[in-house]
Amino acid sequence: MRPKNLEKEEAIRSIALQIIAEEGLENLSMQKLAKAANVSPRTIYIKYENKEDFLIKLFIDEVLGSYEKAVMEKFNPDMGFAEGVKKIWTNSFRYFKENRHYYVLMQYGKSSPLLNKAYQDRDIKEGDFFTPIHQFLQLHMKAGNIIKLPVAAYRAILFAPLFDLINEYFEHTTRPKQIITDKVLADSCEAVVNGLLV
Amino acid sequence: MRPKNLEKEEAIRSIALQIIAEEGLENLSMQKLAKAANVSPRTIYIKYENKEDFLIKLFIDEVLGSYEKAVMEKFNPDMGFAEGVKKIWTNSFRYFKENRHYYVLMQYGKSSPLLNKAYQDRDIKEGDFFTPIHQFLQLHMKAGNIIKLPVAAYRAILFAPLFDLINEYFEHTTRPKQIITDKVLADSCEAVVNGLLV
DNA sequence: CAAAAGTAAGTAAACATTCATTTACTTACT
DNA sequence: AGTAAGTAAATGAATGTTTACTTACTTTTG
Repeated sequence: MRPKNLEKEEAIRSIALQIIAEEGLENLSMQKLAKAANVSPRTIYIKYENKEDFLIKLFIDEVLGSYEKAVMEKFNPDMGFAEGVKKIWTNSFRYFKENRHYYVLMQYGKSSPLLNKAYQDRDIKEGDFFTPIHQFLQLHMKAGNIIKLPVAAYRAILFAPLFDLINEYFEHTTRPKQIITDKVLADSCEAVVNGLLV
Repeated sequence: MRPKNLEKEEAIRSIALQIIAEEGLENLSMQKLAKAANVSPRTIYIKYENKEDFLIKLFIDEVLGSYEKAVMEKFNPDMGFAEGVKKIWTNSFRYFKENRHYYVLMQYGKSSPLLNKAYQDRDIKEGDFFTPIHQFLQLHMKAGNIIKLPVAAYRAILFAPLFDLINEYFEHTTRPKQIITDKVLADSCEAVVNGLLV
């Protein structure tokens, strides 16, 4: 039996991310993708059921999955609060700096109903997607280290600014001066942490 | 001369927002829109040059423009820091609660390259889009009330969590219990403010 | 040679956009 | 007050193109 050519699978996924980042999800077509990945359209349909299936797998496995791995590196739920949050910030920043194309699809996950639904389904089926972070937050809440809020609010306060700053970082890569320096990032992280400490 | 039917123009825009919110920007087609708005496809092309022109105007005029108005209500740059930020939070929350469909296109503005570019162009051409907020932040920075950071970082820390919470609010409207209450919102707002105070 | 991987060349449906025409109203003249 | 000319608004049907997806065939391996 003829074995799968993994290079082709990889090409399909990475070129898709590139098109999405450059032209937007709304301009990604299967034919365009096949042509750009130097593959017949049918090849994509051997690997994925249909466009929806492809996009969901791209989003969940490729982007969310690899981000989760990267963000959890050297993180554990028993860390001190400031230290743990900082670790997540620096892991995330490094990850997206190295994988710029992933960032855009990640953002689409917050707007596109298709991807949003896929994310929620996955979250429900597998328990919380980022379980260690959830534990970490619960732990510090119960220990009385931080003010009492729903976990969703902790996530919003601690990590939403990070994504905004990463976006700002990318927008400045083409301009003469980068304003999102490591120091700005560290200071911002400290600020959101201080806001939650009791 | 036959007068313009403003209801039709309004229908086109509001139905477009509805389709985007329910099916995603990637599933909005001009023909589908025309049919749903009970209008001939040609009618849309009398009012807008092409699809791109339509989407950009929808995003800038309808969504960003009306949000800017709503968020600035009873806000002025001389307000105290905590008070000013709180005003923006409550204005924003009220606005999106009443205009749920606007929220999704707003989010697309952060992912779609087309809308993102339109936003930046507008921002550059007209000076900062939210000038009073910009002034407000500069003022408090110069007065030494808050830690020194680029304005982009203030915006990220102070307002990115708000959008996350609004999203969370919408996701809980269909569930038995709403976790994003006015109290959670107020406490979160206080937390992000406290993080920036010197 | 069995069998899955891969392909080139399709398909019908949906796409953005345009054409030729009709509609609805104002205005200027009776 | 009645009406016909003038005009922008609005349209339904059609344009050629692109879409997601398939069919019928070839290649590449164990």
